[in-house]
Amino acid sequence: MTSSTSTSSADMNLSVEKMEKVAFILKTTAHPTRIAIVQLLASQERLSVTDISEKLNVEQSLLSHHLSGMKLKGILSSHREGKNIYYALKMREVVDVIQCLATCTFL
Amino acid sequence: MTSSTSTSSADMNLSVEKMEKVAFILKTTAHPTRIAIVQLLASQERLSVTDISEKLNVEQSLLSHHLSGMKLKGILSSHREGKNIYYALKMREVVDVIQCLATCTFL
DNA sequence: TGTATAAATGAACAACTGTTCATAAGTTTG
DNA sequence: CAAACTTATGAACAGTTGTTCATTTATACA
Repeated sequence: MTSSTSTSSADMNLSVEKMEKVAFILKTTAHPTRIAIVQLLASQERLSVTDISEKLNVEQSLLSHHLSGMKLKGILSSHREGKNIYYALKMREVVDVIQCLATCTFL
Repeated sequence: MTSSTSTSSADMNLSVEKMEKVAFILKTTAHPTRIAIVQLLASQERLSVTDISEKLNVEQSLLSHHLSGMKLKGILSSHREGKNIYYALKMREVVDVIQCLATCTFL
């Protein structure tokens, strides 16, 4: 029972807990490159580092840092397949957030 | 022409421009205290610094830094009324973003 | 004018972030 | 095994963020 003042429709209530989860997602995603990564992986299911590097035109090392950071935070997962390592979305919420924002007309 | 693979409904495409605007909003808001501020001001229209300070239990100076930062970035506005200074939301998009996130069931 | 109250400001600092560069580690193939 | 390729890692560093503390500015009011 996480609060709930029950304000009819469109109830705008984030518990502290929710608030922190949101903040976490936002913070770890709020970066052009990382948003782009999420977008790519939202439509591709899995991509190798070089794939992403080429599509996004981001240098290998830098990209790798972003990817492993996002993996560490539980947003992405990865598995090796031969020479390549494929990344995929793990925390689906992130897509929903970006999705939500993408469809916002006000931007 | 910013790509566009035309993925039927719920097309998930942020232009670089949009992406940066989203990142901006997210970054400047992704902090528990600031999210809380947005929430408060979404339901109260305007509040003095002490009001906010008490409701959120955040020390004056720190809060002031947050507030003026948010004002500087165009998210809030403020005006004096006697001894007090009242803050209000200026960039309504931010509310929508938080709103959107608040209603997300997945959190 | 002096005191109290409200809020802003600025210095200082630790912590975190983004980036680059050089290097290492795992994998495939000849 | 060596060479080529793919990705990770770690040091270094600049820039940003969050926070605290002390001080200042602005207003009200006795």
